[in-house]
Amino acid sequence: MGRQPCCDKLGVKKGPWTAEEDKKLINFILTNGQCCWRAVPKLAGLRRCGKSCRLRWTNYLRPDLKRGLLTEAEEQLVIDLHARLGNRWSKIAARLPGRTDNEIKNHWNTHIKKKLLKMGIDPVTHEPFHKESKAEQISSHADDNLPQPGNHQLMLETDGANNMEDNSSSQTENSSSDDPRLLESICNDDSLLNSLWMDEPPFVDGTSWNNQPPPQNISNMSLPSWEDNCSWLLDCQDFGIHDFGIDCFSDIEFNTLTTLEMGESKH
DNA sequence: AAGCGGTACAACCGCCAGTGC
DNA sequence: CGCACTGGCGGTTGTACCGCT
Repeated sequence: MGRQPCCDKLGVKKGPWTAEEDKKLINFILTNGQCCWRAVPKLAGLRRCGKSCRLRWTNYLRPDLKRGLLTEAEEQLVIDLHARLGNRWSKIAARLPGRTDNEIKNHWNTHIKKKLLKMGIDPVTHEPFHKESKAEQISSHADDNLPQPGNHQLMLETDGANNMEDNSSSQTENSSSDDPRLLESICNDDSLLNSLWMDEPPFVDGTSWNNQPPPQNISNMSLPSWEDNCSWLLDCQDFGIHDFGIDCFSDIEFNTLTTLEMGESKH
């Protein structure tokens, strides 16, 4: 028996989302929370695959997302985490609040990869190309201990930034970060990085969107746990998207609206 | 102004792990 | 235990945009 497709292929729209579809999806999530994605398109009146809805929400519509390019500090954090974790983008994204795995993956492929190559560093091994022969030796020793961050010391020096392991002052120097204190705390948190490496659930992320259990029952979802982290949803729970006034939004929510407006103006 | 190539990023696809029956 | 189903992940593709000629 073949695997059932995630959605009926017939009548399912593909391609870029319209502002109207975005509004429908946002309205539905605001009203009902995140539950069974398979049912979302039908209930929300969308001719989309549930998977597509989930992707659209998590990668673009989520109100806690930051927009725009990664800051220098975020970029360094990505490099450092990538040295430890490899292409585990979701793990990396979990350490960058407001960033998605897709966004980081894209940024890695379009920006960081080239940057490292330009610097003569292999983006896969994080070793300088001319040292690659030595890399194996080093890595065999590294196995004895907790994973060390490749040779990002060299990368960071080359890049004019500082080492994550020794960044008690460096992060404050990096004024390009949106929230240097947050990044600093993440970078300094060895146990956090260790837990990442060990593939354990990161304790600081217990309330993040990625780990939210869906509301068990829409009818009695008085305070789904995932809303603890998104108080704005509580404010908006009883309203449709059209009922929102700009002033009830924080910057983040405003970004979502702005995105929608921009999208709408395009179409 | 048009054509072209490069870049950035949203979206899709296929696969896998977890879970419930 | 095996199957069906869902959600999540990583890789890849499509396309809009931008700068250059």
